[in-house]
Amino acid sequence: MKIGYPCINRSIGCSSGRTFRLASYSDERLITTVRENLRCLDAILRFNLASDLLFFRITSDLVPFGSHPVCTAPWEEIFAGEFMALGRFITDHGMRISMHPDQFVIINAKDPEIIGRSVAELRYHARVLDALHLDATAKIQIHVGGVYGDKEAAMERFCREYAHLDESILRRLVVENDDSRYTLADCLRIHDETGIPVLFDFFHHTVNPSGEGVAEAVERSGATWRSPDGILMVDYSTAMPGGRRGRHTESLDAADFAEFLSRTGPADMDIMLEIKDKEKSALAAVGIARHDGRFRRPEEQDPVRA
DNA sequence: CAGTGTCAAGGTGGA
DNA sequence: TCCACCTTGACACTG
Repeated sequence: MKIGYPCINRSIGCSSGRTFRLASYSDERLITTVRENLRCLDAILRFNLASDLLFFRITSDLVPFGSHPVCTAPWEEIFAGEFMALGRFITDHGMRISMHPDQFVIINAKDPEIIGRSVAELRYHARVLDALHLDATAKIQIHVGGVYGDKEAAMERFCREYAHLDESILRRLVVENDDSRYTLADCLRIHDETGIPVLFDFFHHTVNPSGEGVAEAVERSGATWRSPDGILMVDYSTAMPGGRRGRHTESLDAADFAEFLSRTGPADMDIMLEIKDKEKSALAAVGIARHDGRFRRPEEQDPVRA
């Protein structure tokens, strides 16, 4: 079990997702920004290793406008050495990486131009992970997309479009249950049709349930991950008490997390804590998981584990 | 220089 | 048909 947090570290005083306005794009500006972002990503990964946080989501803003037509600077070549070194650090220390393009990636759109932009965005994410030379356990997570008044047809479109994606995307793409449209059961059906692994979002499943208990949900989504994919990834957060639907809590609810661990039994998975205070909650979660006996340092882990 | 409006990209649902 | 909302941080403009 690896535990981590997404994109932003609030302790070390730098951001790996610095960006700028499209209107002020220049190759020079892009190169300067990417250089700073990679330097910060390195600092974050070193912080994470020292803190036993072995799961991390890399921000989609690592290369600003990376999928936009204006972005013509050959960033992969310019920073090939930096990417290689970062990837080696990740691999050498047994870290797990994910990326999560935001809501604009809609594979099942009706408008072919939206699909085109979505594929370009996915290709950009795959390029980042490929530049790091990470294997197929490094994933890109997306939601199913829109409903457009006919969920069945929308799901069929997802499956059809999925089959046409490049291999560089297919080997990394996973689908996640969302908080209002596509449930875990929907994602599992799409898996049956396409073979795509299902990333289980615990919070979304409580807000937009499809009947499975937590243990069953983890077991069934876990079974959709084959050996090159690595073990199940889970997004974990809890609702803001009294807050509006969809809001995340300020910090980890320790009892809630401990209960999640105990209810999911011995199942192994990597857990991403989507909590506002980021690494602070992830650190608390490591402590709880260690107490539960689920988390061990890398050197304590069985070296032959797949 | 602090405060704040706005930012590449979409979908949904209420008015 | 139009607009606010979804969620979030931070750029970049305003005064």
